[in-house]
Amino acid sequence: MRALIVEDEQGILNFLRDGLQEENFAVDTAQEGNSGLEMALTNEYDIILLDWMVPGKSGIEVCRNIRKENSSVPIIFLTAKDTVQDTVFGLEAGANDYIKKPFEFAELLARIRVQLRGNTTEHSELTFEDIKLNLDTHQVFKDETEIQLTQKEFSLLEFLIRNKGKVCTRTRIIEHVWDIHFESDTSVIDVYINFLRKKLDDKEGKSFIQTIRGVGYIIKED
Amino acid sequence: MRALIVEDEQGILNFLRDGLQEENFAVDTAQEGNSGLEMALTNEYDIILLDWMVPGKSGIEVCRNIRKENSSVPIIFLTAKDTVQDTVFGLEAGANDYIKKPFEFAELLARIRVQLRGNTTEHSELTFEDIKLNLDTHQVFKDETEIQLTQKEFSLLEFLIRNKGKVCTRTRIIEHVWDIHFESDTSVIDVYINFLRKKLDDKEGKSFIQTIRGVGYIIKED
DNA sequence: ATAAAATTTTAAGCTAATTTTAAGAATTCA
DNA sequence: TGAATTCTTAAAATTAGCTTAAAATTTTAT
Repeated sequence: MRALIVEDEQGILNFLRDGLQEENFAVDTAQEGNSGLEMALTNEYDIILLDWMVPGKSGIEVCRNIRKENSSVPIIFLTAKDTVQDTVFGLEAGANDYIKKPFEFAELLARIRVQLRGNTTEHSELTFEDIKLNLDTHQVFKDETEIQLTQKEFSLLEFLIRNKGKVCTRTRIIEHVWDIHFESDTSVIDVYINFLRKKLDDKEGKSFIQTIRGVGYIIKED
Repeated sequence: MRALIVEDEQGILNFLRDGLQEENFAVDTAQEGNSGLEMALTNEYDIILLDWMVPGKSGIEVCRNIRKENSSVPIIFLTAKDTVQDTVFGLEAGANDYIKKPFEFAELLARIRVQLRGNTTEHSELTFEDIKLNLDTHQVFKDETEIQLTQKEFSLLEFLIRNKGKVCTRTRIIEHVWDIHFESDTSVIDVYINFLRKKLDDKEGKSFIQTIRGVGYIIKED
């Protein structure tokens, strides 16, 4: 999952970046509004954390601009303000949620998860057929038996499951899981798909990950 | 828009119902958990406001039950509790948002609107009659059933559909789809037109791609 | 600080699917 | 009818992806 943080206070920025990286997010940062907006418009993020008061361009303006470009990326405002008026203003600018400083990281994370899962039924668990993936503990189960996955394996599986039913192109995978944003002819994806298949496929029958030649991969229920 | 309010305190319930009705919502109400859950499951609401502490069945249980039935209706929790722990708990039970009492109606309304506008995930699609082509995922559907196309087949189809109603000359096809910009006497185009016809034509009747002898091909609505 | 272990990435041979070529069959239009 | 064009099929050439092993990097333990 790929996140953008726009926040000028270095301390908070570091706190957020480290916390999200520990949770396996690929994190980009900006310390003022203009560059933040540019990054938001040129890259595809899964979540954007936006400080209310950043130099350059206010958070609200950044938010409006993103929405004007027809992007529906979830945006969470980080704000010290707490008057109702401002909150309303922010939500109407197109934010999906806001959180007041000071906040605890656990709460922020819970709110991020709410945005990421969209309006689906899952808690902090993702499932696909007999595979269960706990985002809090980073545990993976197949039919109740736990399977050990490395970080990268976990991230890749998470990305595939979040997009189940939709094709994940190689470009999107390399951007969201590896945070690589330039042309690259690496075969890491192939290798990691292979790792996941070895660890999670049934003994017989076709793989739970299907290959779409020339495009990418997809997992979907039969 | 149809709303359900589950709230036991008569004063707050009236306040909410009147406010939403003024905003043109059709409002149903319940004063305890069990009847609230039943209403949520038997009717189709656009938004549900759920008190954290209602008699009968707790708000969290109601929420879990709704989610278990695979309903994705937006749920906003109304809560007097304000510890981080409880908030996280509520969001993980499947709520989309929460608001702390006492709240101002304007803020609640803003949050409801955020939920109602949903995730308008615009994706780029091209269509021609019963053929649908998703450019993001590289998927192709004919009458809802997915058709597997190779890269070249996909590119050719994309080019034809983008130019629907206009004749695509052989030269333009070979330039745009194959990126060949010099004289060449290849019959790839014929072969690939044939592939597309095999995969996408109706069993009987004439092909969706018409041949313009000596010039090229065209697809057009009848 | 160093060694050991685990993870991640690179690289290469192999396999299978896609793309292209080519040639005979069918169609169109003068 | 006959020449030109397109259709169809099969086989050859090419390419993308699979699999494995080893190299590089990071993490953990001593």
